[in-house]
Amino acid sequence: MTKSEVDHLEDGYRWRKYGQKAVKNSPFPRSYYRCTNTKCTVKKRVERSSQDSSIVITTYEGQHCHHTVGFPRGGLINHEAFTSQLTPLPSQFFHPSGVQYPHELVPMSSPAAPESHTMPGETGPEPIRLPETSQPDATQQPTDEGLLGDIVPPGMRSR
DNA sequence: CGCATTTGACCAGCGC
DNA sequence: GCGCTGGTCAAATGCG
Repeated sequence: MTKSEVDHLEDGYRWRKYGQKAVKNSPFPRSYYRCTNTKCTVKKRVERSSQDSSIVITTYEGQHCHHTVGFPRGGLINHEAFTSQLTPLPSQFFHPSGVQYPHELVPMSSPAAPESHTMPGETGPEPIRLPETSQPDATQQPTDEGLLGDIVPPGMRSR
């Protein structure tokens, strides 16, 4: 979950919107995104909290098989450093400790449901959790709550 | 010209 | 069996 005013969260990947539907739980439509990388079948659902319109709930499905591309498609990983560490995505979806706003904001299922992030059959029996070494925390600043904290998914921060 | 977004239609699964 | 909801596809359109 991320607190942001915009839907298109720049999390380092390139997303292509392929659908949008209005859901009953929320008066706001839910958007469906897919990673533009052909080798990457990661999907993402973005819906807005019905309680607080400034909060978007991003649900990732799958894991990226490429590094966070700072460049658009076409120029795949050129740095050997990237190819040496495929599947860098921590994939710690909606980590309870990653939430940075008050509670009781989630109307649906309990917000503290750490079990729901374990994709059954998607990632296999082994939980995919990379150490924070994959992300050089050079951008991690104590003041990232203001701007960076809004666009950086909890998985990339893990704290 | 190429790519991303938009939007309606279509399909599958589930509940009643 | 029918209706509803959620998810995906594909054509059209706009923008860079």
